[in-house]
Amino acid sequence: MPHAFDRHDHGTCIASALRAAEETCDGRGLSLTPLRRRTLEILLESHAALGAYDVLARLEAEGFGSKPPVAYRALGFLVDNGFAHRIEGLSAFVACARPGAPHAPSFLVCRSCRRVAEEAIEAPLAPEAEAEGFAIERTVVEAQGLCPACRPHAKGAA
Amino acid sequence: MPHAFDRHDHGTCIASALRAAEETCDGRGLSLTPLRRRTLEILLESHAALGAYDVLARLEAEGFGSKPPVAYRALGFLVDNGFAHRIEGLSAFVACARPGAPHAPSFLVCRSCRRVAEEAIEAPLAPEAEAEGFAIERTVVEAQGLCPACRPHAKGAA
DNA sequence: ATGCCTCTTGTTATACTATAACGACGCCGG
DNA sequence: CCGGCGTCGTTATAGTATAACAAGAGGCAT
Ligand SMILES: [Zn+2]
Ligand SMILES: [Zn+2]
Ligand SMILES: [Zn+2]
Ligand SMILES: [Zn+2]
Repeated sequence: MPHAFDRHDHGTCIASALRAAEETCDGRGLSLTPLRRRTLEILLESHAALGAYDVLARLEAEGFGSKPPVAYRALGFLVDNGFAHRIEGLSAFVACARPGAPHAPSFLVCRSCRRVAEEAIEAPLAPEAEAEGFAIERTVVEAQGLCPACRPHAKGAA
Repeated sequence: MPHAFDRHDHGTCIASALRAAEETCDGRGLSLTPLRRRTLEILLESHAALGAYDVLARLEAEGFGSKPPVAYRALGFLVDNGFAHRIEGLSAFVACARPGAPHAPSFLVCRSCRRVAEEAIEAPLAPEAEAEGFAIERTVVEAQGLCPACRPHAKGAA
């Protein structure tokens, strides 16, 4: 499933993610407005993370508003509802690879091409939190490095 | 060891962290200048994460430079050499709880008081990365939530 | 139909985070 | 002496994010 770095039928990725978003919105009484839907489509175009201002530029070019809150609100909606994730290490956003199912996402993030593979792993700090009396609300797990495509020709880790 | 949320002798934390930094710098030919040392001391005052501009304000009040690069460079030095860590989820910095020993840190981060407990765990995405041919260079693991002290009286998770 | 409420999108303005680029100074080896 | 290097300081700018307010659309009770 985490095939962001593999050759795959990406049209299927896009179609199933959009369908999952539609169904989830239906089920929860949320509205997937043109702005929100288009924002998701833009993220879905590739498995690369996009900055909010990259998304904003695309939206503006298509006739939507041109000011930061337009993009941040649409992205916030997608993130809040699990259709997209924020990659903390890049201050950027990526479409969810498993929309619909609730999940604690983790990511392999290529520092060269910014593509992101979403993985499903166990919450890794649960036992420690338990022992300390710490109530975990959200866990960020991001491995940064080089993807198979970038590995050969990217410059050193520094 | 991860006692940021427990009552403990914090003077010992500070003293041993400073000593470890001195020894590491000695051993590697690095210079722990007054600016860098003071920056580390400021971070060590509590186990809470501080923003770069919080640190900068403290430094300025003590006669150091007042412009962002002053703080960012000192913090960069501390992070590069393992004396402090950056908390991605807060865009903030915290003193390392295990200076001297190389380690892949992970954190319990309280969203209310910003205190941080540093834990030692295994790199959680290694098998997935192996399977994909992805070369991990750095892994961010941060659990955000409420610490034992803040749990009773903090507002809801939203 | 009118008024009211909520949600969405748009705006202006501002705050917060971070780095590039250049200058001055001290130190040390040649 | 002097040249290179490392550190600290500056100015200026880039990049990320949110607060606060205005306007329109649609639902729904009166
Ligand atoms: Zn795909
Ligand atoms: Zn790549
Ligand atoms: Zn302590
Ligand atoms: Zn707390």
